[in-house]
Order: sequence, then C-alpha cells, then structure tokens
Amino acid sequence: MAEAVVDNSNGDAPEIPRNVTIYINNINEKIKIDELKKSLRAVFSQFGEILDVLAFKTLKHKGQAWVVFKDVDSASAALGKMQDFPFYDKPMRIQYAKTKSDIVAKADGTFVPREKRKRHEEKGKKRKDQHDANQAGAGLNPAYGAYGGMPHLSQIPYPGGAKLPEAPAPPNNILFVQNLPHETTPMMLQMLFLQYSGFKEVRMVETKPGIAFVEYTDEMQSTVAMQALQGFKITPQYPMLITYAKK
DNA sequence: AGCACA
Repeated sequence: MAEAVVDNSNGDAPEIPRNVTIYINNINEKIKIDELKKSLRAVFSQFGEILDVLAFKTLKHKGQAWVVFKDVDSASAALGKMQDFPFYDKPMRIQYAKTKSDIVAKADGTFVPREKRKRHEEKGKKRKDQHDANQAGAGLNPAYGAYGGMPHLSQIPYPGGAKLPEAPAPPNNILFVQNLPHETTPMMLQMLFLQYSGFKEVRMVETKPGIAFVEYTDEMQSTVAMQALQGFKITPQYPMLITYAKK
C-alpha cells in the first residue's frame, strides 16, 4: 500500500502550499486602497507580525489584497480564523499566495527583479551574471521589524496625548479607547471589537478624533476584549489605549 | 473573476 502518499481527497480546490503571504479576494471594491490596507492590518495583526499589506486599484486587481506575515504560522492562523470574515459587508475569501512576496525574497536574498516593468534602464554596466542573485546578503532589513510585541502599557508613547487614569476605573461594560489615529472609522473599530462576544456598539464623536467608546453586554466581555486588543496598532505609531469608561 | 510587488 504505497498509494496514499499524498492526500488529495479534497475533491475540488487543489492545495496551495503554505506561504507567509495570504491572498484575499471578494473584498468590497468600494473601499479606498489606503483605508483598505489599514483595515486589513487592523484585522490581521492579531495573528502575528505583518511585514506588508499590498492592494492595488487597477481593474485586474480590485477586490484583492496580499498580507505578508513574518511567520507562516501567523498566516495559517489568519487563514483559518478569518475565512469568510465579514469585512465591509462581504465575506473575505482567503488563500495562501501562489508565489513568494518580493519583500520576503529580498530578505531571503532570492529576489530577482522582474522584467516586465518599463522603467528607465540603468545606463551602467549590464555585466550582471545570474550568479549574483544570491549575493544580496540575508541581513535583517530594519524596516521589517518595526513593530514587535506589546510593551507594557505605561511604557507606550501615546502621540495623541492619551492618559491612563490616576486611579484605574472600575470595570465597566463600556470601554474607553484612546490614541486612535485620526483616520479611524467606526467601521474599522467595529471589525476589531466585533470579534469578541457580547459586542454591542462603537460610538465615536466627530468633534473628538482619536477616541471611541465600545460597548459590550457585560463587563466580563468588555474585559476580554480590552485584554485582547490592548495596545493594538491600527497604524504603527498608534497603539490603542483601552480603559474602562467612567461610569 | 481577477495572484502583485507604484
């Protein structure tokens, strides 16, 4: 019985090998690229460090995006947990990307620039032989590791001037969220906080950018969400500060 | 539906 070496019992979709990059489609095409990338980052960074998020507005690439994780396990978790996640009212469809992302290849030293682009040629030596595709050196690119694990709350710089209360507020089913980038929308926050059970609503005040209130059914649930999302970065510079709202 | 690297 040497037959069952490869499990192809899965009738339809041929398996795509695991990849640190996930490919997402069925994305609501009305969302602007910039907001889309931020929201994807917001929704996926819970699974691990993200190296890059790519999306394009051309016809051929609308409704699709790539999220590049540092670790393949993060990509797998993201794929498993977020499959069909309602994102801007459409269930996201997630697969592993078919090819290696450039940012990964560059870190690898395996990156070889592709031909098809009509940029201006370098008027220099065209004497490259193909052996030096590997020479690039696998040094860490500091741009990749910009945001690591979560620091302790009191060490986080809050550019928006958010403050921890003097005396911690008593538990409340309503959370007070500070230090949000000003572009944050209620929809973005809803996508984040909806993942935790008991979610009721997000409230933002137009005249007070950078803060939000998020309500849960009870304080157990709000506490879980607070702990899960404490320090969460919608953009790299803005770790959110979550406290219980004052009663 | 569509797998890129502005």
